[in-house]
Amino acid sequence: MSRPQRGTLRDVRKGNRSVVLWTLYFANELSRHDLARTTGLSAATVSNVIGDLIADGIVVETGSVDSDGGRPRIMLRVDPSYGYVVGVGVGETRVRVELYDLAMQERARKEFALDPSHHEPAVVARHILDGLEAVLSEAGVDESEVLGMGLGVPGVAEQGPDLLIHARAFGWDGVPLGALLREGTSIPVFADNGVKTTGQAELWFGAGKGAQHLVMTFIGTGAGASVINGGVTYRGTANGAGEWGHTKIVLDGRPCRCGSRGCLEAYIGAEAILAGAGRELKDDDEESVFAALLADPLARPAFEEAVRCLGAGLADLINLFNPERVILGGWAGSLLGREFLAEIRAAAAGYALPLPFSQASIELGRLGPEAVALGAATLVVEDFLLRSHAVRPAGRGEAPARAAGPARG
Amino acid sequence: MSRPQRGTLRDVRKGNRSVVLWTLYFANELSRHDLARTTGLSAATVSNVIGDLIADGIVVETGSVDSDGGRPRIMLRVDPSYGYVVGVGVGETRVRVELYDLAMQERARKEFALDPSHHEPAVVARHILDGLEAVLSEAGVDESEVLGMGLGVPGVAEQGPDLLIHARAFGWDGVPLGALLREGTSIPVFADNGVKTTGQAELWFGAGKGAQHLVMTFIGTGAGASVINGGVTYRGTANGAGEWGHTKIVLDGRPCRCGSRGCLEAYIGAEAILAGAGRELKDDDEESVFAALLADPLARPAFEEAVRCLGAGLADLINLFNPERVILGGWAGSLLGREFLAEIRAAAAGYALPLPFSQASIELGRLGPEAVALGAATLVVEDFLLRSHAVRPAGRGEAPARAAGPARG
DNA sequence: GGAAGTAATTTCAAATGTTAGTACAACTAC
DNA sequence: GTAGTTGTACTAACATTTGAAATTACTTCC
Repeated sequence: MSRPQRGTLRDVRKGNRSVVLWTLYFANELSRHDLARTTGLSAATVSNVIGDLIADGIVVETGSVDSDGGRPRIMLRVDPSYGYVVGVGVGETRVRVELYDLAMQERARKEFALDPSHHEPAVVARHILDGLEAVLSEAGVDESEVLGMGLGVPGVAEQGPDLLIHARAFGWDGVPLGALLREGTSIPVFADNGVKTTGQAELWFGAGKGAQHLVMTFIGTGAGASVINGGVTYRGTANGAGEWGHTKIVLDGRPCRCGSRGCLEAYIGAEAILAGAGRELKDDDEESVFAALLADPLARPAFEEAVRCLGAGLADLINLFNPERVILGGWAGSLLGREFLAEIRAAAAGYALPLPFSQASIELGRLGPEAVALGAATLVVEDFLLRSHAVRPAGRGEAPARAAGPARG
Repeated sequence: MSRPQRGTLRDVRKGNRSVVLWTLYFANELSRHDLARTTGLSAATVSNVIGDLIADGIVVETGSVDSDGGRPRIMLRVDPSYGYVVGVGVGETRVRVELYDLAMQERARKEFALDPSHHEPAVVARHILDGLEAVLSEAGVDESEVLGMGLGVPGVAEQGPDLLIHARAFGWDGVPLGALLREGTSIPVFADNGVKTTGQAELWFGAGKGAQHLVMTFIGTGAGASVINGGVTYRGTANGAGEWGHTKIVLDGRPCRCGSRGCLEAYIGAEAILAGAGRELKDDDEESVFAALLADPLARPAFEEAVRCLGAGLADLINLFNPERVILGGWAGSLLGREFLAEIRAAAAGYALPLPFSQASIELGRLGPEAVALGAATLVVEDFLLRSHAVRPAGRGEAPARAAGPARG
């Protein structure tokens, strides 16, 4: 019941700064005049704010262009090299560290294989820190130029100073990853579930562009979802929302690795599908076997069964969340979608209520698996756009470790 | 991707006015000093805002009380008789119209039975308008004193000037109820799904008090849910979110009245449970039969089965939404909950993931079925608190018909 | 080539609102 | 009564937006 917001006065300025910066960032290039129109602010205010932003080095004028019988507009854009952001994708089999400029252009990348039997927090933290160092030196970027580091982890990232990570797959139960990393770097650390970071990546740059309400599904070995509501990731009380894979789809049906039975994941997860087609296998080549199997007529029934279940699972999401768009993602989800999109849509149509189904479209994700890291990096950018520190801590500055979370305002 | 808000300047005042009013409303009684502390605003600002509010007649000083060795505080409260709100609960078998003062004290009530075979929009609109007139005259309140009328309907209320209602149970598909009512009254009309209004009632005055993230479930003949996220009702793209009853719980299981199969509603809906206990019956005495059956040992298996399914359904909600509280409501839900709360909790525990389950509590709703109308009335109050029209349209004023919706800002 | 036209920015003087800090008021305790 | 304490009102200082007017930098027409 805490709806109405802040009440200060000079936050208005900060707010307007954010509006302008946000608008400019996503529009890529705009003139002051355009900004005034788009944001609804007066030209004077835009001029002021832009003046500040230019003085702070965040925005640059990119040649004055264009005209229509009058003074040419001076185009503005966020300076891509104002700062850099690091995105980390922590997967079950690898850790990927990427460095981006503010325009989300990749500047460097470093990958580490993760021994499935060595998921200890210290190992992962070591990889991340090594990766950080590697990408920085590869790109010739100093740590002080980095606005922050975002982590996409295979579990729940709980807000707080220590950034607790709960990841069943790793046997992590409240690992203070933020605190661990702070011992090796002073860069601010953000973290979120990998599905949620992927969702945000699709929202910003992929199949979710322009949508306000969408559900990003993620099917690999497991299945998860990220819900975006009004442009904001839905998190729930402890950022644990979106556990779609353990939705019960067959009451007391197949046992699931979560310990329960009848979970969606036990029917549409990659392993389940492969098992249905008679293939038991080890982690490594799952993906290639899966892809090959798609062409195998003998495996059809297994896929058809999966498509049916997926349709039911999507229907649940559509009924519950009433999204305008549902996106299929994750490596298995992408493969399934590429092959069976029409069938999936039909299956969902059969299970969902007509009204919400008619309001939702089901589409393929456009970003690959590397979107985990990309999306993680956007956590940093988002923070930057929203509360752009007038001047970033030039020298030292405490390194706040916070989870991406609903703690806005 | 439209996160940062507006940027005007005197909205600050409006915002602060809202903060103060909102805080005061829910605290019931506070002094200016208390308000300053609670809202974080300076004492001067609070004084100013309160000055306005008193001048507008919205807030009154209720005798100066108390002291602790100093000047006694002057207690303030929202004047309950500043204005009145009407709440309407449109159910499958009746229309209930209630008049409340701003303190949500009921001032008058009028009920109409609804012939199940006559759900025509005109009939319902007629009942509502008649009820409005009746409660106003009973309470001696003039129409100009009414801030608005809120409708809780058994379907989806789509935003827009005409306030389209989609209600399968009534055979309504885009009925412009707002437009219909506007022909008979100039009072602003709000509307929302009855489950959502009940959820808001529980949030404000019932079992959800103080929670930020909760899911209100509603089990009667059907089953629905209202999700509240950060104190705000989750709506989705067309206010259609929360169709929990048609979540698939048994793939291709029992046929459901929605046309699909295996829906939760076909397992935990009142009719399904009664059928499971061998009772087919007509609408009227459903509730009393159900209640009586609870004591019947022969019916135990049917209830146990329902509890199991309910546990799975609740688990889905807990996994997907990560709420801090789940509330059982609706007449059947309340009865089930009263009798089997421990069993329901245990069932949910068995199906849900441990982490989100540990963060959620499952509780009984505290408000009865009349909460539909109460919650509908809160839609009006919410609007009033958020954008309290400095002066309410004394004489005429166009009557905006808008759905309660996310159109904030 | 110069004058007029046009559109984008900037400047400037209100208007508005918040906030400290201070003064005032109203009560208790001794 | 006087001192102490707490709540409320007032005033001056400051920040920020805004609309209008001024300025700038072009194009186009004659």
